[in-house]
Amino acid sequence: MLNSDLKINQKPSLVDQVEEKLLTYFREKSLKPGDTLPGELALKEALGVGRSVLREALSRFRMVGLLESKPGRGMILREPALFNGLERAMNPHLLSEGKLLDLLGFRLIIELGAVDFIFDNVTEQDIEELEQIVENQVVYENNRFSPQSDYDFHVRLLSIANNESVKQFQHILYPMFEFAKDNFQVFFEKYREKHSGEELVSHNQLLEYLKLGKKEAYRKAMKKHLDIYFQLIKPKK
Amino acid sequence: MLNSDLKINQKPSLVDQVEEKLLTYFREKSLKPGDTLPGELALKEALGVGRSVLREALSRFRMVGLLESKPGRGMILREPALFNGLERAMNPHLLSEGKLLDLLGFRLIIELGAVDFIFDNVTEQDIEELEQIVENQVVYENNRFSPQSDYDFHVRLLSIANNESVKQFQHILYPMFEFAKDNFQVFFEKYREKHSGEELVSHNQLLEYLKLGKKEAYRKAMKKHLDIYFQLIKPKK
DNA sequence: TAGTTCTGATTGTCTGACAAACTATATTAC
DNA sequence: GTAATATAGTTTGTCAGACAATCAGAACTA
Repeated sequence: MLNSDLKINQKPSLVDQVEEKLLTYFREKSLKPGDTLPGELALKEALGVGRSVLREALSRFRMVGLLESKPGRGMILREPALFNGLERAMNPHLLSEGKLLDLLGFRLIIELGAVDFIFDNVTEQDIEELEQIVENQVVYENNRFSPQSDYDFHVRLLSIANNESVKQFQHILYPMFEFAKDNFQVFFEKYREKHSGEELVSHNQLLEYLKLGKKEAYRKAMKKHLDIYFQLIKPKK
Repeated sequence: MLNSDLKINQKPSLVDQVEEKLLTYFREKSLKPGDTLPGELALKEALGVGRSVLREALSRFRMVGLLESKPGRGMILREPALFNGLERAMNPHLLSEGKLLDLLGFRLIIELGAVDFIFDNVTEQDIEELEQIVENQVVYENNRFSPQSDYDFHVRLLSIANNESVKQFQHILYPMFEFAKDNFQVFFEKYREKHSGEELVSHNQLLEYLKLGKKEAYRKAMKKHLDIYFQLIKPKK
């Protein structure tokens, strides 16, 4: 009765144990992508468990792309798709407000932290494509963009940083922002009302600073461009 | 024969399909943590698959903490542990050099992007604890720290940003840096040889800037402190 | 030698069975 | 009538067996 409320002292299931054992097996053997694994029968025998338990553990590896298997051929290890697991868990309804705000903050950190990389790597073509995006974007009022335009611009920006993992992460994070716009609608409206007089920082302006190589001005502008989110996550502390 | 090399055109397994269907089911019903799921028998019936297939899909959810189940009670949804899947996939031997360098870059982005948050939130106690860490740290030579000391300092630093998810992410990333030190040993030695005359930026110095509230100086110092990693990932472009 | 067939191995899926743990109801004792 | 107990049913955890689909390699044949 007490144990059912406290998550502590919850002994790991057989599947958990098998998963753990297999992972340490991979590590200790320093297996590399392309290496083959023993068959299920051999593994189940070596681990002393039923095939179903083994397969439930292996299924987890398949989800993260760590394992690939074909009938008649066997199983081979693959380079895992790092964020597959994250993507499954990214359900705004299942996340607490704290975690949700954390994730919003995570994106802000990325957007600011990538500045140096972006300015180091930016090319003519990046500028040209960004200009085209800015030109074609759908603007509502007072420099607010349609979700798609906003997404396109920021994804293209971040792609300059030349870091596929960060880009993927940002992509997975994006739905949280759409959810936040609904979920914290009251806050958003209040914020906009309060700052109705001020000029917001537009994508055009960010792009201008990037073109001119004004890094610090860009950083400040980006902070202002995303200020509404900075203010949103601030009170939680 | 051709199909075996190309990953394209690989039809998803039944388990994959069931996983997908369940996820959309969770979303469409807007299920929240604590909500109970139908039993396995009912689900397997509704989905038209065997219990083993269903359980292999459910096992994936258990890995990311999205699902919790106890014999005799049933299954309930939980707030997922976002980075569980990432942690399993974080095996340096299984990652390509490109992905590995991406991850190193990811940390650099975080470390720089968190600067604003750190300076906004830093308290007296943060400073005190950081001073204690710096005082007790194990230094090798020329301001190089033991892995543990280095880890302690940077984790404590990032904790000021008050973002649990980012902190967790950094923690999961850390083993990649230890691996990189071994894997790119030649590069590291060359770098240190080349810069043997220069003074490296120490933790003490970073802390000093933080104490004085000199944000821009801190940002530059942090870039220099981590310069060896910036240089390591640079050539890949 | 080249092509074909056969055999065995391997994964994917289904079904059935039983144990363990829990819920709810029914029963009994007072 | 109430409280304690016993019982039955439900649900998850695990195992075992079976069969289909697929593939690799050996054996065989022309």
